[in-house]
Amino acid sequence: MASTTLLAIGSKREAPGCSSDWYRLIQVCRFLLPPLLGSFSFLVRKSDSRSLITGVKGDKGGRVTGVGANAGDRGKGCEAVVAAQICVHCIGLLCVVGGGLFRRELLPKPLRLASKQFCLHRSNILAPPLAVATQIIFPMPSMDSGNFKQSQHNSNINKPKSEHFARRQNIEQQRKALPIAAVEKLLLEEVRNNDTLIIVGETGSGKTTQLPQYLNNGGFCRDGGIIGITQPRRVAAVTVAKRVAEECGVALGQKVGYAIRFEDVTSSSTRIKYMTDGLLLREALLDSYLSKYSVIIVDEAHERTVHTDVLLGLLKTVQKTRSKGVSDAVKNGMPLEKHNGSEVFSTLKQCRGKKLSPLKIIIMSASLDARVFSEYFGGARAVHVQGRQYPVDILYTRQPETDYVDATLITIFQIHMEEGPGDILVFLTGQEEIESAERLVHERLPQLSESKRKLLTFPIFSSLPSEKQMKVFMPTPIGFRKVILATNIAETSVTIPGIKYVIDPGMVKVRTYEASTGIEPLIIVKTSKAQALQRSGRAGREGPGKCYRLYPESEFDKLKDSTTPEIKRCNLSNVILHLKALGVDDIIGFDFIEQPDRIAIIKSMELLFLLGALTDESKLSDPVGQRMARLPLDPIYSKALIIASEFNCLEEMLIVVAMLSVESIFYAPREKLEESRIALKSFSSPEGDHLTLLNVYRASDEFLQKSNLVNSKEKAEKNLRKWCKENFINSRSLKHARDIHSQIQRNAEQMNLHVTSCGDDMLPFRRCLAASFFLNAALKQPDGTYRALSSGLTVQIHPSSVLFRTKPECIIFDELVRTNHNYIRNISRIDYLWLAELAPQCYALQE
DNA sequence: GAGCACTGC
Repeated sequence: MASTTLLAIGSKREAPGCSSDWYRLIQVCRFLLPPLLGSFSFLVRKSDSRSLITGVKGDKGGRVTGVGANAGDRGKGCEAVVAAQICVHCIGLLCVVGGGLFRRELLPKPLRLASKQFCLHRSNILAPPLAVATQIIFPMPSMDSGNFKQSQHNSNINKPKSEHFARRQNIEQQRKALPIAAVEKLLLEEVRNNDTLIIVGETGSGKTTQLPQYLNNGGFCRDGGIIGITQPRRVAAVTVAKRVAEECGVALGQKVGYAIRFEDVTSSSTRIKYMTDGLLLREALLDSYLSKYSVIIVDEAHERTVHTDVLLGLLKTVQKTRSKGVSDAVKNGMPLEKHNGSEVFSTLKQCRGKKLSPLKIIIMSASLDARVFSEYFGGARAVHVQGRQYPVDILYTRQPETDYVDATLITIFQIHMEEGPGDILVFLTGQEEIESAERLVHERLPQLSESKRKLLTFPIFSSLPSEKQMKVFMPTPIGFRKVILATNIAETSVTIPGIKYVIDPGMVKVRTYEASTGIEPLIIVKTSKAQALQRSGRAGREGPGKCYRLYPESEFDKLKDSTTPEIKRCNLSNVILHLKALGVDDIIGFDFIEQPDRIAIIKSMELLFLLGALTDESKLSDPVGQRMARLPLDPIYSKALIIASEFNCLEEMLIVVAMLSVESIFYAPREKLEESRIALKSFSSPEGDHLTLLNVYRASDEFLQKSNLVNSKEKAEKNLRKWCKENFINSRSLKHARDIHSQIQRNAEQMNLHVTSCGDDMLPFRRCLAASFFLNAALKQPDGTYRALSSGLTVQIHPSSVLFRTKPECIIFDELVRTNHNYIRNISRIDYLWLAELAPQCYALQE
């Protein structure tokens, strides 16, 4: 397992709470080094140790490829100096992350010199020193964790044993101080006595890191069983696994490991495995019993992602089957339900001859939804574990606010004028609101007296380029106050240090699903109570805080308890395909924790049928449906790959599908609109956006390959990012597309699809597009708008399309979005005669 | 001639 190590240097020994601080560090690095996302191990060392430098120097395996510095006490920056010294000594260095290095002009001379030396003389630097992660307090892990153990060994510099013990002791102390530690024995008893257990654990209880360790020590991995813990997000799976490996004093990937898409850091000795819930669902396709797991813990179940919901349904069935596999006596007096009989039977057939042990299920949730989970699992026992949070004062307005952006502004200034130091986190619904709020703050700032103008604003939302996102982590200069204007990215995905005040206007933008048209419009709605609580909790992570809810308390009582589960508001075609592949034939009868809309199910089944994934009996077709289910893509894209192998253009389609699967490839900042347009033109194809995307990918690939010939891999990737910037391409998206491309290419080869190219003749490729995207065909109307053939909707070509001006007669599109108009995006020109020829199930020529 | 929350395989 090749792993890159990032060395983080901090000066604080004590780590209040553990996972959150690590989480922040990972996020900093994630934003800084997107191409290496997920490939880090982390080591945290105290900076005042001279031997640290020698230790790193000795590691010539190049494992330590990055250094992170916590700038520590403001202005002192000694950690950053040490970091810079390490850089100078170190081989195979990639990047420096450090507060001091970013604002060099603010730092003392030695540091300035050190950073300059580093920046100028090292040719293999990934990027110039970027932004900052100061004010982050790192926990101190044991010395013998991860790769560093080996490097210590290699360098023949052994720390005195007493220090080793001190560190281990430190970790032990931290573990014992967690609220959950007090109930370890009780929890183990509960798990022994109950096949399914619900644990409601507040923030900071330590449940995610500790419970798997308790279970492992309590003998739940005997006979080689694995404890699997699922997370809705990749970053959480990775960071928690790393922390737990450290606490156990083992190398990551051995006893403790993680698995996420594109990355599997586990081995045959792994007993505690963190993973994304989507990945476990994928695993179930290969092993429908999840037979290697003795316990499965579903963490953050309250988020109710579509993956979590499907997983819960699957686990319930698997648990029944497995307990039946052990003994014919029905466990818990709960008879197998009739409507699930067929699934149980089909899975049972496969397991004949295998010895199955019962499965323990643990659902962990942060909110008070325990009842829903408990009822779903037949009255399963629920227990509560106390958390550790600082108190947050909740303030409401007296009257409802009509303009919440304006109310937000007033509140920002009120806090700034009247409250003590501390940064402000504001939750807004989207980019537009954030940008206008930011503008308004700056417009009003000059009205304040000069001494009060020390207010800085930072936007953060997911489509913002990484280097701009990073700025929210910059330390607040002395005397200033920081205002972070965020979407709900700051609710769970990103933790920003230093927040004392939260402003919550109570609104959120959510994606919905209209089964009748298949459109998934984004609409602004009120938050749920659970969401409001989550937001206010962001003020109490480092000390007591305040949360300003911009609505009256009576309004809070009227809010829904929790956010509508995703499964009730999304396209279900992928869910259905997955369930069918798991052997669940009766989708409407499937025991979902919350039943999706019947019409949505039928619509999605119809789509799958038209794509040829389902037979007339609505069974998964073989081989088309089987193959589609194996591909980690939207069903239409999967179908496109299968057809492309017949049209001899799979090489092209793999690229186009990978490019369509990621967020927007092009990045056009408002201030450089004209330049970005020119850049796009050099790639654009008269046939449409699909071939334009193909051109971009191929151009980038060619660039990278040339660059690889004369440079190290790191340097070549750095050059690619530069190339992206020059061409107004989002390098994060392109990297993601490259990852997807290599994954689906592997998938295609495993399925014996022929990966061949159509060469310079793009006709077969366009015909293939027509044969795959026939449901998204549109015809030009006399007024220049288009009519989408399957829905009958009037649509318009989005201005970002290369065909915006050309307006061909007949087109296929990738996506329909509703804003002011019904816009279609990613469009290619086709011949309408192809539709009847290639999709006769849908189209016929009129006589 | 327009602007789209967040995840995940």
